Amino acid sequence: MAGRAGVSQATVSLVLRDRWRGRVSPARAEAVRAAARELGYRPNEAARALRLGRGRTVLVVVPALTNEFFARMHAGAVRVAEEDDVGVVLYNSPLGSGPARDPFVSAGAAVDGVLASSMAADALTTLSDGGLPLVMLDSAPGGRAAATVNFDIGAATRHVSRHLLDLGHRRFAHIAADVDSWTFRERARVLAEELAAVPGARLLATCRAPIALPGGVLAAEQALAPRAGSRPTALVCDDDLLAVGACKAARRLGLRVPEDVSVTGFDDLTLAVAVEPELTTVHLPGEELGARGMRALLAVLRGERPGTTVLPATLVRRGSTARPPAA
Amino acid sequence: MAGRAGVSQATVSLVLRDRWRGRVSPARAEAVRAAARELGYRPNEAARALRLGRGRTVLVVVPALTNEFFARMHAGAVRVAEEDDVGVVLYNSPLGSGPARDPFVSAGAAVDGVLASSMAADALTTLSDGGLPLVMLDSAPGGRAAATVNFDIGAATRHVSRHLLDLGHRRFAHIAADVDSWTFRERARVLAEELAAVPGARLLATCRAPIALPGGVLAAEQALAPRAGSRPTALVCDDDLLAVGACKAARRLGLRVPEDVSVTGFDDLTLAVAVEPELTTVHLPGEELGARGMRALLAVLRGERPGTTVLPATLVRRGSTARPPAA
DNA sequence: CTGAAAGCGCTTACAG
DNA sequence: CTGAAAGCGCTTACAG
Repeated sequence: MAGRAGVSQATVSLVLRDRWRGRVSPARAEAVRAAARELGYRPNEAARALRLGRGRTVLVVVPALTNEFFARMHAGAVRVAEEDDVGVVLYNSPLGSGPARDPFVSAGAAVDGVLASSMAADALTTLSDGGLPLVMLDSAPGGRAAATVNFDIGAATRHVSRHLLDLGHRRFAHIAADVDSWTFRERARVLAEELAAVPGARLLATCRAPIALPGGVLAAEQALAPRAGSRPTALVCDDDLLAVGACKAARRLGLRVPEDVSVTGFDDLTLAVAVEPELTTVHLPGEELGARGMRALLAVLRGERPGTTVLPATLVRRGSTARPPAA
Repeated sequence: MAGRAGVSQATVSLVLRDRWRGRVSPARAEAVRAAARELGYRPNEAARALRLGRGRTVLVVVPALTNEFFARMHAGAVRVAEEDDVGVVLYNSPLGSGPARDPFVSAGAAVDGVLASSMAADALTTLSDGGLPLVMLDSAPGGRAAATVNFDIGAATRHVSRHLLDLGHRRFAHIAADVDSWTFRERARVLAEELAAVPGARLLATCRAPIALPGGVLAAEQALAPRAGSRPTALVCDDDLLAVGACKAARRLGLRVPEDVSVTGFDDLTLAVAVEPELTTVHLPGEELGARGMRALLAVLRGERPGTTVLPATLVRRGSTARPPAA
């Protein structure tokens, strides 16, 4: 490339990285750019990374990209990374367990930092060993993370609980995600807290299920099974997939949603408005979470200390909740 | 690292890359491994890529990862890549248009090959300029691609058409994806062909919409709008999202699915079994598509010529199709 | 304003 | 069996 334009390597580098002003004559700069264009010259990223000692690349770790929520979060993170010309490599850590392989090996790239979302507690530990700048999303604040970006899960769970309590519900069941992570522990904690504050309100059952349709069906069937005189009238689900499963279960048991049983979800996936009745759920802006998280990681990489950010999570009232049956 | 273990750089490289047999004494090899473990030594991937002239990294290009189908395909591709210790960088090319930015820049990594799925025709052109080994998924065979992996879209569309024709449907509408790509052109072509072969069968309308719920609703409302005496009794949709939207539209118009109107989808997303009635749709094994595609790309990278693979796509009959109303 | 040179951390012939 | 050396393609002081 340098030979072709009749200038030195240094000049090429200066011009192409736009650091030439005052160091290379405008005429030469233009000549270099023209030659680069003509040759379709593409600087070798590996050499650049080697020389610079960093890759302008970050690792994004998500439990499962086939979950729409994480796909959104990833999209937000990538959008922000691109603005800064930072590459993103993805590592899929299976939900609820530590990374099966060393993510830094499988990434196959020099990684400057890590953005990890909704990790289970033990997965987090494995990740911390990397020694790289780490930003955690939707996770317990503190720990080794240089910064954390969370939703206000507490407030969201309070809104869900109060919405159902205000409608008159007193008998609840929690269809819980079978994942040991901060976000789900928080939901269980606040739900229990809110119900405890209202005389007569009771949590009749907590049924755990993996986050998927069949899991939700099974767990809800269990929760709605006839028991000593009282069946829950409200099913609080940790995820829209579980909620949709719960609706299916209710229908199979001959119960109508929302006339006989109210169901709430979490996430506000496309799914939530695909089913009928549409799901009352908590809107979690995943794209925004990813974008904020990436912004925080980029800040950490620049040496700043962005700390903890909390994003609002809003209750969206739709058709799957109503007053409990008169009985 | 070399200094620490008291051996040369070369020895370290040989041992860690497992090329030491017959060249380094077993005792030394073990010493090197021990030192590496103790120091938490991680070979610099950038240097390795520079020296080797390749990154052991491939670029996967998908229109949108927030679409479950592409997320599955990506998962399959990554699974296979990991087996070979090949890294995957992702490029999100907006549906229906060429990449907004140079994917090779935004990847920020040395890329050895490209795996691209369901690209619109013009996006493909941009991609071809890369000059890298290219494997296309779910796309027109031929072109610059070294290999292609496709679903048998023709057979699948024939199955859908015959299923509806066999049920007695004669008045059809096509809710088509508003994307100019091989897979969708193929569906339109075969549907027209099948209907032409049956006397009395007619395609009353083709309504286009972006692949999303609201688009499906709008397009189906249009398709079902009262027109000169005849309304379609079967809606063939290019995607499950469109099909779910079509079901919603039908219900809003006071029509029952499947009693008054039958609806079919494509993809077999989670969505398909979330709604009620569950969707009759074409199961497209996306994970398998991604896995086969990556296998083909890896073969191309080894200098083989894998050619074209066609994966079966099967019709799944569920609740959204039935005999047309007696009228 | 411009070029020659050093060096980032690896891998791979090559010489001992 | 082992080590010294070259070189991958960049960027950045440094000397002219």
